[in-house]
Amino acid sequence: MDWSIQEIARIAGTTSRTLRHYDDIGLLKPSRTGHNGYRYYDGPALVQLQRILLLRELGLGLPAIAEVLYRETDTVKALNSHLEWLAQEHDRLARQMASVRQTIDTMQGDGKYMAQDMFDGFDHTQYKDEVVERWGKDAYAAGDSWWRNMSADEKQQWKDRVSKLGADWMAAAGSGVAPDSAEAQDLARRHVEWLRGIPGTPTAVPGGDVKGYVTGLGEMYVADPRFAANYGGESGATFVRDALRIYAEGNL
Amino acid sequence: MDWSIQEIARIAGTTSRTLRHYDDIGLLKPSRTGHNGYRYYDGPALVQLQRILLLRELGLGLPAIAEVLYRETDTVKALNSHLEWLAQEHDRLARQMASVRQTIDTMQGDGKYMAQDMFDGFDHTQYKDEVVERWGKDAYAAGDSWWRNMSADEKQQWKDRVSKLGADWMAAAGSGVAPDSAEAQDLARRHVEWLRGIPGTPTAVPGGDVKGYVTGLGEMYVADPRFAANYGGESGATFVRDALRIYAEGNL
DNA sequence: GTAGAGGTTGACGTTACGTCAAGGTCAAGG
DNA sequence: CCTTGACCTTGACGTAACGTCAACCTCTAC
Repeated sequence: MDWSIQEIARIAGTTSRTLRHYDDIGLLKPSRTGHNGYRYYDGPALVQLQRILLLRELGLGLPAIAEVLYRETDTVKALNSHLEWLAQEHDRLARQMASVRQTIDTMQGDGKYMAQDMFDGFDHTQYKDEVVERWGKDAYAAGDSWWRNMSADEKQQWKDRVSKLGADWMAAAGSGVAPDSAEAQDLARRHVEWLRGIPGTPTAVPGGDVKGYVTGLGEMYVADPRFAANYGGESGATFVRDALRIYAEGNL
Repeated sequence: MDWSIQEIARIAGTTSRTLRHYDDIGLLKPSRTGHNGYRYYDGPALVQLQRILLLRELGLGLPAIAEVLYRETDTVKALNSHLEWLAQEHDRLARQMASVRQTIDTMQGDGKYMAQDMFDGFDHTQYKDEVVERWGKDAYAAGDSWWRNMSADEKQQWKDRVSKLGADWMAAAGSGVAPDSAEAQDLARRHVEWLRGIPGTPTAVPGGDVKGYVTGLGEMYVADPRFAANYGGESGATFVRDALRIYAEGNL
């Protein structure tokens, strides 16, 4: 009154490999083993198997299933905690989808956001005079050479990063969180890290006055509408400036 | 003008192990390698890294990221197809959560569903006369012995499976799909597989008249209110009967 | 005897690294 | 010169749940 491994696999709608695996990890042992090593399963084993497969379809991991089957763990309790995990994953995916959509929108540049041509990823040829005046000749030379030596593709990528950062700033400013919130401070951290990628600026030079530089940049974003545009205008730039100042004072 | 592996990891908010991994798989090579094998990264490498990390945060896999960075794949296009995948996963989780909730409800027995005491997982002591009459003495003996030899826990599990199957049948019947739909036919398949777990019945005996047995069972579910109750009453049982008959004719 | 179906035990591949393990490199201090 | 300690290197295993060979054994049927 028992079945071979292939038979029971077919009956239960799974594969023999799965049954061997369950045997290996001790989740479901065959009810009988032939002298030749063949595995045979009887009725109760089939019941166990189908119970396993049912729980598996619900997304439980094999250790959790074993817990339910062979320890004193309540099935309903296990399913409830599993449900909680599923809900978290569900939320995480929703947030990630929102992020991806936001990024796509920003990269496509739907006109409403991003005055990309104005900011243009710190295009030093466009802002030469200001750059020299604000950060010195050496900084300009280093930054300019760096920018010129990038391939068109690298430049585009740089611009994309700038766009993404700007979009995230606007989203944060628009969501009503405070400049000293964890979210805004994390953006500030990203912002500073991004600045480190520009050679010649104090953030990229050992011993540079990063704090003063970052704080000053924030002021510039507010004062200069060409930069403010990248953060949703003056109100957005003000948010960025405040967040950056708080970050600089606390971390730089 | 470059950084050691630890420095750049700290700047970008990741770990040195990750950078070594990216080097291994060719996703991001260090801009320079010391005579001692030390890895060093410059500005453009940092830009690349941050771009990688940005895409990674959005959930893209490393191969997809490499595709975007080093092949002619459009970032927006990649993100769009990624978004599609995210949406599918999101839906899948939603369905799985519904399934889990359904199972929990059924197992807790909220009274509205499941006359579990009546069906009682083919309790052969309870239905002795009918079982003998309908399926013969041998079938009764085999089934009774099988049932008696189950531990209390195994019996409970068997009942749980019965409950789950019944709940799924009711859900299907209530959703308005046809008895010959893929969903209903899959339930029929599960139903027959479940029957195979009961020794002594034709489904479990080689050469048994499975087709006639399954079809007859379906009729019994409709005719006997004690069984019909498990499928949501007569209308539900009728759905089950029709689905089983179609399945039996096509597959048994 | 042999073909063919079905069984067995390894062992690698899958995602993106975390986590040792063993050992080389480098600057600072005794 | 030697040591200490921080930092670097290259393996290699582990993770979830099997799919997929590979090499070899077993049983039935013709």
